[in-house]
Amino acid sequence: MTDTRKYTVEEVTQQLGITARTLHYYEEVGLLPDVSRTEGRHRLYCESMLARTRHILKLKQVLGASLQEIRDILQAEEELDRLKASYYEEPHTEEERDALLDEATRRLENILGHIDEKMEKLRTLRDGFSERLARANALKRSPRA
Amino acid sequence: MTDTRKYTVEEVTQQLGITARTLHYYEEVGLLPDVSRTEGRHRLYCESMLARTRHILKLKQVLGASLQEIRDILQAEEELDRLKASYYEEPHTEEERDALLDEATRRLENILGHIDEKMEKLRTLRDGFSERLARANALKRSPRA
DNA sequence: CCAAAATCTAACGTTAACGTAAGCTTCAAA
DNA sequence: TTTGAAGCTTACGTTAACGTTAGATTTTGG
Repeated sequence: MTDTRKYTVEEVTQQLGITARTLHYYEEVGLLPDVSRTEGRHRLYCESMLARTRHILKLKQVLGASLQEIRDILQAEEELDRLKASYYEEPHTEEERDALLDEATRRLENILGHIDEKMEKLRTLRDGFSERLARANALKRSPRA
Repeated sequence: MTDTRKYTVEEVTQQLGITARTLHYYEEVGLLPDVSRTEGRHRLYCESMLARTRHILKLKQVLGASLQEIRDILQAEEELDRLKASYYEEPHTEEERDALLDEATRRLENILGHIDEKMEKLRTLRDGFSERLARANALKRSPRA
């Protein structure tokens, strides 16, 4: 059952390029709940925990999101996961399921909207620098007055 | 000559959605040097100062850059501007001009590289969320087991 | 000219996201 | 079994990027 490989703190910090303090802190603020432990209370990270941490780091670096915002995003994702897991298993009325699905997709669309906004702004920013570079190169290629 | 319109602190904060403290701080750390003043030492922002501040805010919000990094970027841009302004006016040897141009374009390319990296990461992040949304919508459209 | 509103400088406060140090415990290899 | 490396918890320290008074000065509308 639980034969998924486990990683020690040092292995995780090596693989992800972060410090132990960061891992502890993420756990402290609720970004990494339920990290398993050895008998002597040393942490052991499973694959999914590693993936979750990677996801957090990506959200942070790429979106520039705060840990609070990241928690919200992770919550939305989990809500969707739980919903999908229980979709055919637990008893729901049509209305309940529709409402849950709507809420989940609404959040996902919200996140996607933020990302798209950010990409658009990045594009215009890029264009500005690209234009400057083009003009600099034009100067290079017309070497005399 | 100097008939370009000037803006008071409050006008700037209104237009840009930032506080006076932020303006002062940016000046303090060298992001907004040479802000003109009235006789009584009250600040007056000209158009180019406004544009510069907008640029700073964009770099911050979109790139997620620190003020330190932003200062580096602005410096690179200014260097390029100065170079272009003096390109035909001041006396330079071929080597000097080439070296300056090379350095400036190198920095611009460096910035562009960072932006491209960021856009690529954003794209993959977006794809992930997009896929999740698609699966949620698929659930919606297949309402029964 | 005068009172209210806007600005100034200077200085201390705040928050997020960790860093760092201390003292103790656990793990692993010889 | 020992012992040095790795981990644990607790708690105080740090840095960036402003926020927030406070008290004096300036500007401006009436």
